[in-house]
Amino acid sequence: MTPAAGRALEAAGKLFYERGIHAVGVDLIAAEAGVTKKTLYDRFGSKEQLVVEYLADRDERWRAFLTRWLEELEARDAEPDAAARILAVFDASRAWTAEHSTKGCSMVNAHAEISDPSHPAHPIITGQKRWMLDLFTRLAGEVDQGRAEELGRSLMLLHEGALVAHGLQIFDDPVAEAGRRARELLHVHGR
Amino acid sequence: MTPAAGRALEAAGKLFYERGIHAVGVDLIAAEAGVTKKTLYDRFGSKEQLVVEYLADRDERWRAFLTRWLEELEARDAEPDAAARILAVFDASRAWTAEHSTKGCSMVNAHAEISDPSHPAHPIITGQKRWMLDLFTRLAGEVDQGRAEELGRSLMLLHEGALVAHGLQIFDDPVAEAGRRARELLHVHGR
DNA sequence: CACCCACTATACCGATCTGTATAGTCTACG
DNA sequence: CGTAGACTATACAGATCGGTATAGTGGGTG
Repeated sequence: MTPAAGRALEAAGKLFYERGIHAVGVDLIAAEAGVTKKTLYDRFGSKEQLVVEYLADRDERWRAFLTRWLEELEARDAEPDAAARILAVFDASRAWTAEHSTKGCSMVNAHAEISDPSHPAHPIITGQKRWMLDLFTRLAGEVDQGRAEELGRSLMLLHEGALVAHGLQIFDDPVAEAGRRARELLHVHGR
Repeated sequence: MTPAAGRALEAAGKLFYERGIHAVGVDLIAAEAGVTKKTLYDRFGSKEQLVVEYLADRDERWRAFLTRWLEELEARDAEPDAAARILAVFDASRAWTAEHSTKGCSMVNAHAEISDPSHPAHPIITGQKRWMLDLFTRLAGEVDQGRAEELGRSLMLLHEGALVAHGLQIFDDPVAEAGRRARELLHVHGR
């Protein structure tokens, strides 16, 4: 990734997320990044590809962030129980949204603007959600093997709801609220 | 509302919801509705106003649908308890999404495309969410007065999460799943 | 019959959209 | 020193954007 390409992707990400994908033109992205359209098209080929790389980048960053967060938990607490790891997911999400996200989930927002299921960005969006559901389900299985899927879905609903509520700013700190609710859920089901 | 205006609003609603607001031009709306752009601008004045009326219409329909659903519960069961009324909200949402909505919540999706908080559509979006939160909180208060707000928020998170999950089609019938989870929540808190 | 109003049809405005072309500058490397 | 590649600057093509103007049609009402 050349320096200009990096600046372009960064500017595109910021603008796409804050204003929406269709509302942002490539001229604005180029201007904001201090890059010419020529360079932009030499590196990315099309706006659609730029959108794809924006979402792929955001997806990768979130997964890395969450993975690292969970690894750090493992480093602090030698043998954290499953409930602690589930709650750590909500903690990570809270830290992430506080820093990177004031308009909700970029995947959900992008999905609102992409109608065609054959759009190359589509598998990235659904892929991240499936990954999160799998993660929740796997962790839930360590709490109550028999109800792993059910519990995983519940955690997924709370988490997605919290991201939406955070974006719409309906009430304060919904991700923390979702975390507390997850804790209750685990107390009921676990042990 | 003249006949042509009605057709235009209907076509605009369908297109805005399915393809996104910025992705749909007024020429397409006019063509789809069998209406000229002249008529469209005579009736609505601007695309922005058309967007506002689309959201206001959708908001009003949903509130009327839910209100009627709860009234019918009251008619069947003379004195339904609060838990039954809360679960009826999820039932209504399930019926609504099955019929009107395959891409998630139109308010959330519109919010993804509207960055400016001073946009006239903004209060409609936040208004509906606030209305839902108030409704959940009020009903929750009849279950456990002391934890009305906390319980109301939890129900809100589950409900919003279910709408997102429905739109992304992550797993089957997430609204029903959210309803079952709400039932559990009420059993823990209630009585 | 005359009038009004919602409507259609069509052509156009300026602005902006994605995408491309040409020409030239800077820097790192062999 | 010379070359290659990443870059800037600028201009433009073709399409579409939101929005407007003009002219004419059809049905209902006084």
